[in-house]
Amino acid sequence: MRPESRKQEIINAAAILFKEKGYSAVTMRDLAKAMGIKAASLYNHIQSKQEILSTIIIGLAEEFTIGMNKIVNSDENTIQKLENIIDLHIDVTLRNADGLASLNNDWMHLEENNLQYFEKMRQEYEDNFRDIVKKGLEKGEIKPYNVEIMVFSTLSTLRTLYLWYPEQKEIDSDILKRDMISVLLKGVA
Amino acid sequence: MRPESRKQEIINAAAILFKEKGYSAVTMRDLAKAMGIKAASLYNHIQSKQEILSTIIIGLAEEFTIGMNKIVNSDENTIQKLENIIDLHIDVTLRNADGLASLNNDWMHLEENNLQYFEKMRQEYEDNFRDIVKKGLEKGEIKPYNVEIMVFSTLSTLRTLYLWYPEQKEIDSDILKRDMISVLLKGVA
DNA sequence: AAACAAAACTAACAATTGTTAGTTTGATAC
DNA sequence: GTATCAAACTAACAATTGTTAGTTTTGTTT
Repeated sequence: MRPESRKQEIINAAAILFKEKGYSAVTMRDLAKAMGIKAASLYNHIQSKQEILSTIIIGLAEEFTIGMNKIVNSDENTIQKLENIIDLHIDVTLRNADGLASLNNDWMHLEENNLQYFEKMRQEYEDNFRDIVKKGLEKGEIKPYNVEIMVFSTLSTLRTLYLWYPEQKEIDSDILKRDMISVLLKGVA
Repeated sequence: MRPESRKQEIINAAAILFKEKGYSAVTMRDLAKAMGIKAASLYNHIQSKQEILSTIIIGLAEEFTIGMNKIVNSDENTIQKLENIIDLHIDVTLRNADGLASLNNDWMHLEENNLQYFEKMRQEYEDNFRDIVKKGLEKGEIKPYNVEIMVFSTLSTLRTLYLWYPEQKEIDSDILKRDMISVLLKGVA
């Protein structure tokens, strides 16, 4: 076992509860009950409720930031880049669907420093996405629809994957990727 | 002024706050401050915090239910039906973007009866949507991608319109509809 | 079996929560 | 000017919140 093992168990349990009811509606006593211990015992492992939230969200946001930077700086064409973004979202969703609920719905409850850090990463992510689409449009690799609408509709689908995928267990991950790419990109390319 | 005018002002203010922080994180004192009065004074107009939430959500859910029923029972072809669904979402979003935040993120905080009622309406809405896509597929009016993925990606875009549209004031509502239809449907049709 | 650390516990706190009861204000109708 | 009524107020409540301090239990290493 790693030294952080118990802490990670708490964070995982918290992510599930946050997904079901949202950060504010989950009490430390709720979390403790889910762990089978008393609320005060949680504090042997974590510093605060806030620390749990920021651990969940910032880690995921950094994953997206790193993934997006690799894609932007690659020399592939626009369609391939968009496919890689879809890939990135599916991969992260498969690995941590619960945590993505917090990232999507509870980021505003981060405290000052982490809130700013998060908003900066999200802004840069969206800017990178937009740039890819814009350049694709200039090169004629993409149909001339409104850029904002293309970015928005694609991103909103990818962002809500976490809600949907865990229920679709029969769909293979590779089939998901293929059809998702078709549905999201063939209307655009 | 209508007799419910003051109550409606409170509900509108609440919808804005719920959108920003979520139902659980908004206190009655927050809401009172936004209205420029004391928390206790709110209860001259409303019965409970819960009543505010259910008024916002159930009203919108019923709007969607009525709209969808009209579309399903019409004799238009599949693509036209899907266009009408996009229309419906854009119309409701333009009229009540704030309330849609609660419908999307805070429905689980409805109390027992309204929660069941809401979940039933949402289930039927999704079933109707799926049926339209399935029949379109059988008639060959739609490309043969995975039905669930098509339904999911379209619906998740439409459901998050509320997040995005209020910031895009320069885009005309008719242009939005046209491009949204293009992006969402041309990849599918 | 003695020592140690990890992880649980009990008890309590100060602050905040939704809500109530009863009272005062201010405008409109007579 | 007095009665009326909606809509504000003050004061308080019981419950719940995140968190702390100090103590006991548990399991492993010597």
